[in-house]
Amino acid sequence: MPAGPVEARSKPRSIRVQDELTQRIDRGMLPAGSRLPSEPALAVELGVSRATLREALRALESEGLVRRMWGAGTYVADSRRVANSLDLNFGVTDAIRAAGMQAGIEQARHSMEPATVSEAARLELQPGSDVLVVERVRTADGKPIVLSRDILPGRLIAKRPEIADEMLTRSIYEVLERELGLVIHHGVASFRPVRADITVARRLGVPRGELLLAIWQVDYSEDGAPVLSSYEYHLADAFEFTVLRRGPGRRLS
Amino acid sequence: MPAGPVEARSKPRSIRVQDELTQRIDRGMLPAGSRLPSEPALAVELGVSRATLREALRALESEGLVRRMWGAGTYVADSRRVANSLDLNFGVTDAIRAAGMQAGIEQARHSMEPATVSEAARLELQPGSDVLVVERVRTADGKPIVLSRDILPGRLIAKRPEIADEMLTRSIYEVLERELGLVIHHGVASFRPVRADITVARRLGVPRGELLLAIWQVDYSEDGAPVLSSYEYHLADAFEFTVLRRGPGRRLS
DNA sequence: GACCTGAGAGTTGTCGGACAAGATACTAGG
DNA sequence: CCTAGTATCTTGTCCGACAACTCTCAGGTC
Repeated sequence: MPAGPVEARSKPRSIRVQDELTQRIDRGMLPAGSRLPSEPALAVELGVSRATLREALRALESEGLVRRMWGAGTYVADSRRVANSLDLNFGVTDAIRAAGMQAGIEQARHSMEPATVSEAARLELQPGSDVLVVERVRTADGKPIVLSRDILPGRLIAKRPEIADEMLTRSIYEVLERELGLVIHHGVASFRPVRADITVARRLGVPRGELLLAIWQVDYSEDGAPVLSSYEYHLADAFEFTVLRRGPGRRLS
Repeated sequence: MPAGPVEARSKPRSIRVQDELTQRIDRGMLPAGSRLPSEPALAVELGVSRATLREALRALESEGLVRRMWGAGTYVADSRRVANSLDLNFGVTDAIRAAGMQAGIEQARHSMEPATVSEAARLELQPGSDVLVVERVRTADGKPIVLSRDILPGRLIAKRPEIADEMLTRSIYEVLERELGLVIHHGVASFRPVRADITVARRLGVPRGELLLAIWQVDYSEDGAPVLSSYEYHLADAFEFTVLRRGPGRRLS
């Protein structure tokens, strides 16, 4: 059975420590601005060595959750985590739910088509290879706010074509992970303001020329292979996206 | 002379190692996809202990520059660094130059005004406090593409009002750092597509209703204090912004 | 020949203890 | 009251060792 060893591979202990500390911060056990116990003390409390703890702290620092100061201590950063932070990869469904609205999907359909030249290049396929195209209109409290068009290599679902139907009602990220064991590692997104053309306008139920934000993105698996190329058209006032921009504090050259 | 001890405070050695490795990757000494020497070997080569090297590697991993695999080795990630990556904080000037165009400033002016309620809240000031407002039109090869409005606490330049003039011709980040020893640590940006109103349209030399991307951002110093609040109106096709989105690979709860 | 099995070497992860370097708080002195 | 020095705490770095994991390749089996 070549399905693949997908889950439950033992995580490094430092990751567990990192998650534990993240939860403590999120749950308010470690208020913003407060000082963490010293490294030796925290290591004992968590049952790991100081080296492992430091590994976790370094990760938390680069995430911006804590600030470490030589000789002074480690403090919980007061940067409340911004909502809809673009540097985290999430789906439209998550964004709608995070805004406290009911997420829905309408006008969903999928088809298998030969890849265009640009799509093939994005996904590193041979031009003309079959790709699965999934088009959906996402709704918040029943009102259409996003039109999405997702494209993925056809070979991914060649053996289980019924999976395409799953994608019409659920998050594609979720389907990829649960049905295929495919975990998305990161994505690269670009965006630009555009006007709704007649096709998009009709499907979103807005006048032609309406203000939209176009986002196109390529998602990569853990081994760096492109897995998913997607185009989204958001109503201008649907979401407020934010980005945490690091630097320019410490520049290299 | 209270000018302030600004630079050259000894950096942790791991930071130096991190910068060194970043340069080697950028300069192609470590091609994408190649494997780094083993940790013990690299530590000897760089003249640091393995623990220090691991600190640097952990940081590089969270930046997405390398991938570490237990028992297998450390590899240079093949994600070519995207241009105009929004998760790095840079000024408009840098963006224009990176696109290979000549950066210029027109219609620059500054004034000292009492802060509005929302501006005061953003900068954590008392409402009505004096703030310095700097308005500029940025040009690429002589063509206006961005209208920017920067707001910073008046007390920052209270003792040296001539600094405001510097900001009319140079990057504000640069002026803050060189003249005041103020290093920006990070910023939080939001954006939305908008139409040009009559004021903005006139200054950018475009028709009213033209498609723009509005970006508003607050920059913070190393100790977490807000230093600069800025609003920018970009022509829709001026830049293509990209964002590296991490996850959803390893989710916690 | 193709496939599975297992030993081996190589690499990253974790551990413990120790000292160096920086920051803060307190105390003695002016 | 202020200043300077000291004591003490905290993070940064180092060393050496072992555990856990991956990959490769030789050997055996079908």
